[in-house]
Amino acid sequence: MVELDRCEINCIHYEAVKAVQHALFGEDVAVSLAELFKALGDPTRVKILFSLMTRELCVCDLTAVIGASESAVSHQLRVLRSLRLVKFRREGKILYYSLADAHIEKLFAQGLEHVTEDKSEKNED
Amino acid sequence: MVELDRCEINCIHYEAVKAVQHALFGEDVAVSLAELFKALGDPTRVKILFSLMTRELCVCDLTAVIGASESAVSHQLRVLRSLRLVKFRREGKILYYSLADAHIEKLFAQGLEHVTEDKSEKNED
DNA sequence: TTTATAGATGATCATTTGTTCATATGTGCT
DNA sequence: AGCACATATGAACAAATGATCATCTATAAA
Repeated sequence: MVELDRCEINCIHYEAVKAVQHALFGEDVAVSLAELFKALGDPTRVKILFSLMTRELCVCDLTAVIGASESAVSHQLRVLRSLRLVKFRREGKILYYSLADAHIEKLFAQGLEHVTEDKSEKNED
Repeated sequence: MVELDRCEINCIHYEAVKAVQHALFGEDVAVSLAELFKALGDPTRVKILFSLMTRELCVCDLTAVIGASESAVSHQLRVLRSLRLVKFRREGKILYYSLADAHIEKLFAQGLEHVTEDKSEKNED
């Protein structure tokens, strides 16, 4: 909750602000959500996750599929791992990565809907 | 499509790679998706969007609700606008912002599910 | 126990990002 | 026209990010 009185600006609709503040989740939740989405906010990681939607893959496979260096993939896998977006199992020297849960697929589906639905260009101005 | 032969590494499961590459969407889609998620990947923007889920708000209101500077909010609104995540209407001097479509709410719902479902700490190591 | 391979990790560096400060628009009022 | 207010925008800068390179660890085979 932010102190209302600290705002110097005059145009505020106090009731609205108070109502929304009441509904607003805490700072920690906002940060967690942002972290999750940020993890999905990179082309390399998007490709990794989408690849894993088809089937589990080892790091080498991922490297070949998305056309990035092994190190880059490995670094990005760490990010995804730390947010529990992917998991892995070991088989000899090879690590097989897969999606950690079903949420990612749903998030992607929603995201794709938004992206593909927009026919017009971005209104950058 | 990435050239398979260019990969020097030996551990590849060729059939898997080929299958996944076939299913994988294009570079442009991956980038668009990543852009969308990146836009959601910041606490300030998360708060703005969540606030707007309750009702339309002017910039001043948003400033008060999320406790950021007017300039910061304005800058972030531009990002959200450029990705068509929010829209606005003018009423005199005041601009009322609102969510551009229903996708965002669904994305947030999914994201919150993932975030709140995880009881354990992040396995950072 | 040496060697090779799959993968992880740390340092480095250029790029991107988000905030702040100062200034510019646009609208209504007088 | 002149002023005030709501908001936008550009410059500047510190902080975060992502790729690369070099190095390290773990496992398997010889």
